Amino acid sequence: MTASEEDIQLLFRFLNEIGIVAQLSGAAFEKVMPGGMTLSQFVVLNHLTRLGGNRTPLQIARAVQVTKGAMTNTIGHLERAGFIAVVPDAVDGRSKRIDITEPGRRARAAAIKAVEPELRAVAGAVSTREIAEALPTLERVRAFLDRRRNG
Amino acid sequence: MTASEEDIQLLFRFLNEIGIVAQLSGAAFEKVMPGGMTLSQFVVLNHLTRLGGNRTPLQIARAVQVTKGAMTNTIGHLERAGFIAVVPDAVDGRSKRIDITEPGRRARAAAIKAVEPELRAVAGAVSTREIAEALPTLERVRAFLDRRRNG
DNA sequence: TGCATATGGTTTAATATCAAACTATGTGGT
DNA sequence: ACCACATAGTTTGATATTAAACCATATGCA
Repeated sequence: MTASEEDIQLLFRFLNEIGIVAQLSGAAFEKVMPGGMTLSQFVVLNHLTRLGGNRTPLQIARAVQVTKGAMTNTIGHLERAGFIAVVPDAVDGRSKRIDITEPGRRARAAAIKAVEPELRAVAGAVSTREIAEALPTLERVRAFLDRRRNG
Repeated sequence: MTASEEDIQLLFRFLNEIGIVAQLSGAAFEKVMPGGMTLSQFVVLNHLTRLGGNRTPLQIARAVQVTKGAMTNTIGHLERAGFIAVVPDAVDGRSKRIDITEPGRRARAAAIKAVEPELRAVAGAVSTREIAEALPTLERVRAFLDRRRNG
C-alpha cells in the first residue's frame, strides 16, 4: 500500500514535533545538570553503565549516533573530569578502551537524581500509559532510520 | 498519583529515543536538501507558508523554539538567498516584518519534493496508524515542556 | 616479506547554536 | 516632559557538532 498525501503530511508533523520535543527536553536536561555536565557526556556515562565498560570510543560513538570526532571531544571532557578511565587496547595498537570510574558512577547517579524531578513533572502532565504506547513506534522509526543511514 | 520508578525509567527511555530519532531524521533531511538548504531555514519557510507572513523575527523564533540570535542568523541566510523579504515595521521602529517571496515558495516546494521519498520510505516501514496515535502524545509532551520553559 | 588498503582515533575548518551583553526604540508612570 | 523599564534585534564569545584530511597501526594478499 502506497502512502497518501495525508500520510506524508502526518509523518512530517510527527517528525517536526519530535524535533521540538528533543530540543526542549535536551535544554531542560542541561539546565538542571550539576557541574555543567552535558547531555552527550551523560549519555556516554549512561551507556557505559548500562551496557558495561571496556568499549572503544568508536563503538560508543556508533551506539550514541555521533561522529568519531565528537566522541574524541566528549571522551576528553569525561577523562579530564575523572569520570572515565582510558587505556590503550592491549591487542590493537590503534584502539583505546574506555571504562567508567567510581566518580563517574557517582556523577551519573547525581545526574539522574537531578533530572528525576523534571521527569516526574512530565509524568504528572502526560499519562505514562500513552508514553508506553508511543515508545514502540518511536523505536520502530529509529530502527528504520538507523538501518537506512547505514545501508 | 505519583510516578513510580518504572514510570521514570520509561519516560527516560522515551525522551532518549526521541533525541535519537530527531538527530537521525534531521541529518537525513539535510542530506537530501537541494541547494544546501538547512533544516532551520526550511522550518522558517514552512512556518511562513502555513501560518502566513507579515511576522516578526521574534515571533518566528518563539514559534520554532530557537533564540533570537539564532533567528538573526537564519533570517540573514534566507534573505541573502532571496527566499524572504525583510522590511522595517511601519509602526514599531524596533521591529521587522518577514514575508516569504515567490522564490522562497518555490524553494520550499522543492524541499518538500526532495524529502517526500524519504517520508514515503518511513511510511512504508511504520504504519501511519500508529504514527497518528503517537502524535497527540508528542504534542502533549511538547506543550508541557513549552509551558514549563516559559513559566 | 612487503605493499595496498582498511580501520581507530585526532585534528582542522566551517557552521549552528546558545547565553549574555549591547543598541535602539517604545511605554507607562510621575 | 522625563526617567525607568521593557522589548526587538544584533553582536560577541564559547561550545558542540560535522565532514574531511590526516596519522598510525592492522590485515590481506601476492
